[in-house]
Amino acid sequence: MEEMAKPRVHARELPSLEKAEHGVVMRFAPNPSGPLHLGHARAAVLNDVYVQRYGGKYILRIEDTDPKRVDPEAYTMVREDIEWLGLTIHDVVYQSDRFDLYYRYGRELIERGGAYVCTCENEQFRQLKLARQACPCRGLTLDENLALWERMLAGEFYEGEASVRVRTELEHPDPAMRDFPAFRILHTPLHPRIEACVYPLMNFSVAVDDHLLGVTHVIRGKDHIANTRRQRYIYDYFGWPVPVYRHYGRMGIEGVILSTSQMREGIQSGIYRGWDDIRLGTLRALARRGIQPGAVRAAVFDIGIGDTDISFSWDNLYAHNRSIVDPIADRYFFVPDPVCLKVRDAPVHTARALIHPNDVNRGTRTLPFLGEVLIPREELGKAPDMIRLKDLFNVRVAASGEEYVLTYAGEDMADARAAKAPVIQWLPAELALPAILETQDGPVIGVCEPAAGALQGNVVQFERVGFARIDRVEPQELIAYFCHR
RNA sequence: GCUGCUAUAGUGUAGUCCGGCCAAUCAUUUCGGCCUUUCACGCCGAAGACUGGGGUUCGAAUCCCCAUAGCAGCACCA
Repeated sequence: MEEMAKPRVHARELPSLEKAEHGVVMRFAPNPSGPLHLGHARAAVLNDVYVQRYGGKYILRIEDTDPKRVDPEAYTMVREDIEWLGLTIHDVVYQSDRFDLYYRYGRELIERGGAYVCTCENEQFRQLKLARQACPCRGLTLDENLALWERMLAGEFYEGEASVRVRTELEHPDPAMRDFPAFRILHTPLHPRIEACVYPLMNFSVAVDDHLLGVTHVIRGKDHIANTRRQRYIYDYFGWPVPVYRHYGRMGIEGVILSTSQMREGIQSGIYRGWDDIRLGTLRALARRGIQPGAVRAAVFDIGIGDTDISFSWDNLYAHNRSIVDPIADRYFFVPDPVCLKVRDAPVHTARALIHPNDVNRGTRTLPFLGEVLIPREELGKAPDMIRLKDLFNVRVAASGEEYVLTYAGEDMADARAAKAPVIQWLPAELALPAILETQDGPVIGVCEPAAGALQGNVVQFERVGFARIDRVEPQELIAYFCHR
């Protein structure tokens, strides 16, 4: 059977990777300085998608080689976030478990003449580097270098007194390439997992690990382009084949900061309540609002691995989430800023509303009308003549001074249509659960159906308000987090 | 300043390598209409872009040059 070319119905697909036909080994390598956010999700998901597509292995590598940027709690937060995202991780590696390895290869790099121990003052070296001049240490003999290296490991240097530099080209047009550092001395702070005073810098540990772990393809942000070039020197000294690299563009998100350190400051200064504050772009904040992992995956998949800088729009994420959540979210009434009114001349009646309008099999919820209703104050401000209380009956609205008076106006939906009456959510005054809907712009006080309280942790749709996740029910009050319309 | 990367509608994206089938794709968004006892979902329709200027060519979103703008790196961070 002939495979006809499908006319312009191209399924969205990421660009193919070179040399991937026989499978790939890829890695997601976060620094455990805080929980994962949308920026991490992009790297994590794109790598995941490729591993799924080509088959192979997906490694989680915890890059904790800088004790200054390790938050002990982040180890577990990162694992939780990865689980939430649903990554298919095959292997987990902690760089702090591999320092002996780095030392071994560090020594070998020196022996191969690819690196030397530098005891210059920082600023002095910088000046020399900018002037394309060799520092005095660059000419030391191998024996001298190895002796210094041993002294480094023995803890004979204070912080900043010695480092190991990779020998590159002093004439390199990019000063960032010239004899970049591979190891440094650090005595404080203490590393939460290991005891060490010689720490590898990322370009060294990453190159060694990528090779040793058999990583074939690396997809990461373009802020690593310079690092890729630097790492190539290390590969070349050891004679290792280099992986295939792709660098995608910088991603900003409207309205939020994606910097772990800035978020931490905000938390410490009390601006945010915690890592899952719904104004943050962390995955746990999104989860708390009811964003589904599938929506995050779809949104970052759409963005792809393009190298242009982009501004991530919430709309696109919300659209994906809505399509996931709309078919499953139970419908309930939430009345913001409620006003309580008696309905004159109304018969006793019980409303039966569908739990989901597109699926009668999900059943109904019952709301008894006992004389008084709570309706959104906002609806009265619009001053329509008639309002349809959804699934109940029509009421005529009259203003008498500051007060509004509702009068029963029949059950016929046709009347409501004829009068162009808005169909609004309402609650019986006697059966309303006080509720707070937390939004990114602050809390909205209202009331909701008591039945919603049984759905803790689930996403519901508050009719005419939007989707929200039921966070918890406190003694006399339900707390929900607004997700999107 | 130096070294690089990028530039398609409000947002994201396809097309760019191998110039014509592109009066430019898809999604989102916005606005109409239909459906509907939600301002959700669904359906129909519309709006909206090749950064600017030169050049090459019969022909350029696609190739070249310049300009402009944005971004990254120039850390003993990752």
